[in-house]
Amino acid sequence: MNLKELATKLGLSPTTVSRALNGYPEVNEATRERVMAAAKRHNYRPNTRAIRLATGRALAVGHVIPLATRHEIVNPIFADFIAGAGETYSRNGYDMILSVVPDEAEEQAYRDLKSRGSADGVILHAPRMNDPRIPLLHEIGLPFVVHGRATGAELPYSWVDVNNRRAFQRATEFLLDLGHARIGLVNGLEFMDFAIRRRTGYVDALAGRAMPIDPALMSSDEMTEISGYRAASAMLDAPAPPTAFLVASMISGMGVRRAIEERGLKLGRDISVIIHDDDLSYMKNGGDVPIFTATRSSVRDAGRIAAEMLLSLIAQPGAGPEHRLLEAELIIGQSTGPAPRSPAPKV
Amino acid sequence: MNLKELATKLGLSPTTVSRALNGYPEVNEATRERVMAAAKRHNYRPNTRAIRLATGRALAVGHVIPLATRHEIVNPIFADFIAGAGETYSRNGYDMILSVVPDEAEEQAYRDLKSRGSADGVILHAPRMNDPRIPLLHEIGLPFVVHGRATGAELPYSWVDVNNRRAFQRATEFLLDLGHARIGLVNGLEFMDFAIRRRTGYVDALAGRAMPIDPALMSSDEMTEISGYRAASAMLDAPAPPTAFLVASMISGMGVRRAIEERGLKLGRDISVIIHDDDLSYMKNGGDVPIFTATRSSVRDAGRIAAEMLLSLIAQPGAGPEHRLLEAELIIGQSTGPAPRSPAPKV
DNA sequence: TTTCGCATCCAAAGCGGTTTGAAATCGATT
DNA sequence: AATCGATTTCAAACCGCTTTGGATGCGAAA
Repeated sequence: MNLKELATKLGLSPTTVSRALNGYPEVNEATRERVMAAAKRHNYRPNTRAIRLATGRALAVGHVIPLATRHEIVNPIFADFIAGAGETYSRNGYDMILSVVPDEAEEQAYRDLKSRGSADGVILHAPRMNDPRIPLLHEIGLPFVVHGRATGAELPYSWVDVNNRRAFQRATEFLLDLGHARIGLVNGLEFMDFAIRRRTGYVDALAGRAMPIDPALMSSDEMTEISGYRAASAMLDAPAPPTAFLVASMISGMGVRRAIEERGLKLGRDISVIIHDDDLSYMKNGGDVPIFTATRSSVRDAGRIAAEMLLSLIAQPGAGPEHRLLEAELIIGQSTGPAPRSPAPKV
Repeated sequence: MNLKELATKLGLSPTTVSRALNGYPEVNEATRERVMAAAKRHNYRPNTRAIRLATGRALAVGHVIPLATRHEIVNPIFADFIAGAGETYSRNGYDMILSVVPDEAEEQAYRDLKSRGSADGVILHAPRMNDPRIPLLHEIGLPFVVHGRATGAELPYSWVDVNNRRAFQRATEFLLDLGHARIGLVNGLEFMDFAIRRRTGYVDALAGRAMPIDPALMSSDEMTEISGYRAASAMLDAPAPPTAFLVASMISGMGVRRAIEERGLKLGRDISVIIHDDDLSYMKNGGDVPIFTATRSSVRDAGRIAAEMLLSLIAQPGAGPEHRLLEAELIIGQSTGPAPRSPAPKV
């Protein structure tokens, strides 16, 4: 059942039917109702392909996911972000298209999205410092919203981000207040912007209290269980081990905990841990009392917000860039406690 | 730059240019080369919207993700599957469209995908017993491939699945061989088909050795860290605790481990654990020696295979359903060992 | 020389909607 | 009765590609 058939059946022109369905004013209310009723009765759905061609809009938003060497992005955090964004898209009649491409094809993927007309805009994931994709998207002329920020970018752009610096600064200060003097940082990859900001927060907090900053207590790697385990193990086995850890994610946190417990130490008593908690649905940080003390900010919400921002950007191409800085909550859980009197026992 | 402009520039008709670019035989080789060269030079990309309308194909594959109450599906396993499938799609010039919809809108989502013409086929995720979506998709006439199987489905369908029954049977037998007599099952939700099969494998193995089957040792819940923790905690605190666990996923496995270590027990010595390992990229089960003994099968590969199957199904609509049963490897790691002489000490 | 078949190329008709420009209707105004 | 403006409807062009059904030109066969 298409527009033309429906129009014939109603004894109307396609023009009028189209207008009736799309709420244009120049159609008699009685006619409109007749059309609406017939459309419903015959279960008419306009063909998206035709709409897209006729209007020149894609009615779709793209997410490009580079793969291969750098698979960092296909992670659980990304999945939750997508879930949040996807919700917003389907509520607004937009499709979400995911482009999973090899690393080196990322630029071409964005160009194709534009030139082949399959997306009206994109969300930029995992921004790095001086991210080249920002000038690229400007050049291409594809509206976009960045999830995170890209320090060093000269051109203006819209973004949604968590205040990573402040979150980690607060977390560090919280540990310092508990008397911890040696705090290990188990960070994400530090070419990622958010990781840089987190380290800044950590460093700032230490500097603010005139505490020494020890490179041996700062590690940076992918946010996997294994990486967390390795980083924590190395620091715990070093001559002057930390009494607390600041960890980039729930997942690396699991690895850190494994390293701690494997050494016969008790979490929250011998060693304190604060993680950043993206509030992932299948990886909830505890029920009544959270497992981990954490800086929490829902990445799914961030997805929703970024999607809304992008849709409004697409609707009003003239509008200037928007920004949204989300603050993380500091959630107190079971994994932190006062610093032990003597350094944690070595095994 | 569109077809018509390119044709004018070349002094050819759009027909010929189109044919030249699409490899049709009725065009002079010299002309074809001239066209190809011009296309490249002017950086011509055919407009996908127009192709879709003209050919009646969507050049896209849909994945419907029900949300809300049942958020089980937006999980890390799903993310890796998507990554695998997405790779295949973009290699073949297909788009992947993700439809994140409220639970109750799932049926409509499939209908819309078809009637509005936005997808040529879909992948069906997380099949349940007698899954109603299988007859639905048959009725709609949308080609599909199921990731997993749906016991009880009467209509034929294509699927890609892991031999879950055999994997869990082997794992159980492995534990029995080590002398474990009480093995706890920490399963996924048992309205999901894969979870049913896994339980069957577990039960079959016990029955095969004439071992008692104790309902107190069988739990079923979402595959989250918390659920794993709770299930294992409950069993460990019961009067006759298990000496080994069989666990549905890496993530629940982390929770199980937490429960074990929290009780001062040592993994692989006091309590043995085997998990099912989907070989997730950011949750690798160890380096040289895996953390967990596991039944391993890459869900990303499954995604690739399912996508290929679907694309060939779309290409040859006549072809009968295809099936692909993947076998899981049994990987020996550090989490299993002989059953302790006496039951594990209670705390 | 005419005819035929083949290799090339093209005009035009879709695909299923939207949108422009104009026509038809009708009550109100002159 | 003629004019006017507002309301309502429609025919046709258009979006950018594919594809059908010819044209055209040319060498080989008759």
